[in-house]
Amino acid sequence: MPDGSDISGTQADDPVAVRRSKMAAMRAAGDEPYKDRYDRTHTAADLKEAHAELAPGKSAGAEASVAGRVMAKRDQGKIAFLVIRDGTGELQLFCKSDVLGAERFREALEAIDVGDWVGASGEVVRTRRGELSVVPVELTILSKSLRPLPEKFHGLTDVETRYRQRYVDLIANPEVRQTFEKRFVAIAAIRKYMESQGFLEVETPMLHPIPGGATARPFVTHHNALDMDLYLRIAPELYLKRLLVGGFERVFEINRSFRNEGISVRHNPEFTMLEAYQAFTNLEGMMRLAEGIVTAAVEAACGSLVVDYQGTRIDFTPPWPRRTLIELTSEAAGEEVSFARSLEELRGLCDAHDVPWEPGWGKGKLITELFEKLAEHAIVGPTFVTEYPLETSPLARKKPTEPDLTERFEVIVAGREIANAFSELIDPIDQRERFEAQARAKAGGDEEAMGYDEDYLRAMEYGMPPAGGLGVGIDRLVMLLTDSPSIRDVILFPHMRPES
RNA sequence: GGGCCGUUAGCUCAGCUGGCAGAGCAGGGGACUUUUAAUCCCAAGGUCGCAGGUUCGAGACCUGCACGGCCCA
Repeated sequence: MPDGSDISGTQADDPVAVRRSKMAAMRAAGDEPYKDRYDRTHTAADLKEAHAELAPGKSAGAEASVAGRVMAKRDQGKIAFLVIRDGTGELQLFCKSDVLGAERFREALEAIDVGDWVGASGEVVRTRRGELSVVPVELTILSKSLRPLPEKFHGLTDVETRYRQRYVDLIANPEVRQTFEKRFVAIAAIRKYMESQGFLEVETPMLHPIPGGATARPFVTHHNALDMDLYLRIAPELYLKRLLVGGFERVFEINRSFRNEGISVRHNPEFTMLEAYQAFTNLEGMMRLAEGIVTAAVEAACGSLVVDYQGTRIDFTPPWPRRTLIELTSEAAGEEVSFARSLEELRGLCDAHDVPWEPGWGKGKLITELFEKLAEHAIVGPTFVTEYPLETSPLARKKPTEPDLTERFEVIVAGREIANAFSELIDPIDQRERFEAQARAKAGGDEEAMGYDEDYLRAMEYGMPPAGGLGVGIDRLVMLLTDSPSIRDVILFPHMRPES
């Protein structure tokens, strides 16, 4: 074992070199630094629960084997305290020279660094200061760490390192783990809710020959054997609706979609979405479903329907208010914003409110842009914003009384869209016209326009039942449940440019 | 894509109007049988993001680039 004399001056300055030499010394002494297994009898949480009543200064009269990562090392010469952390929490090892043997004690304490995985077994005691501890008769390095952990008090705060090296972030910042545990709890609750409502979970293609189901730029890839370009899906929508044609009445999918657009606190190139389709219902049914899904997730993850997000109190208790897009936009603009206004008037309103517009845009697109700029960010919600313009909703059913509008809603919370739903367009003739409009937009240079999906039209021509469809942005929902300001905080490995 | 801000020891951060590169923690040596960010003594640790420029002299000022953050598109 290293006694210091074999660590040269330059190595002593370099924590990695010191750890490497300790690792090499272990191996040279016949002690494998990367063990095959360790049989533990208790987790940290097990022991704390089992001995909750043990008084300070007393022994439990029981033995335990535990394992974890060394988080702190307080060496006092003939005794030493190691704090280890396992998946359930932290536990102290109270190492004593006379219990471990003087030689073994010194050897182990010099070999062990903060960050190493260790296993220990011995008597369970509570120290005079009240800390439940294992007093090791045996103490083994299970896996030698070669890199020092971030500083114990301030931890790791550099956001770039936290995202790039999430494994270190998870060690240094325990609340990060809680965020992802809540994410899991929320998604599990949603799956359970969907099952309770009679929905079948399915998996549809990620690789699409024709990008569709949303308006967004896709990622392109290539299948070598078929020598054809494929697109990472921007939405599963068109496949799930083919399943409606096939006779599945309630289907959903929770999985990744990919959009080749900018990165921001609300956008990651790959993100997780729930999409659900239900036959024989309309927008009304989708409102009840949206409320059910979101409240199931909020309740499971937060234990309450009232949550605090970035200092704002949000009450998810249903029913949620319903407002039309035109009402909300008109209120925010201080004058009527609707299809009753001329194209010129709407363009003038955009100019007046610093909303850039393009000559190809119709009234519907202008109104939608005005809504997003003027009204959306101010909605605390949850609020159903209804009656989106047809022009920006190529897959939604027209509102029977007002053909410029659609039977669509978005759920807005904290100024952001977290869900989007329509009464589905099931008329194949109407759908063909919409695809033709998208094809013209694409030919005109709109890279976000949908592809013309002839097979989807063929499916519709076989007959799609009346249906409602709903999409929920899982990442954005989890942001609300975990009070996370950025989508990167709820994605374990957010997209980053390569390091230097 | 545009604007603003940041990048200094393994980590967290100082570094003033340009004048010898600093601290705490971690790491190294030593002391210590009930610690909790243990404590005490000693010694060590730097491509100041990268590349140019201005200057007698640049971590600091100027230009470009890289990466990141926030805001806007």
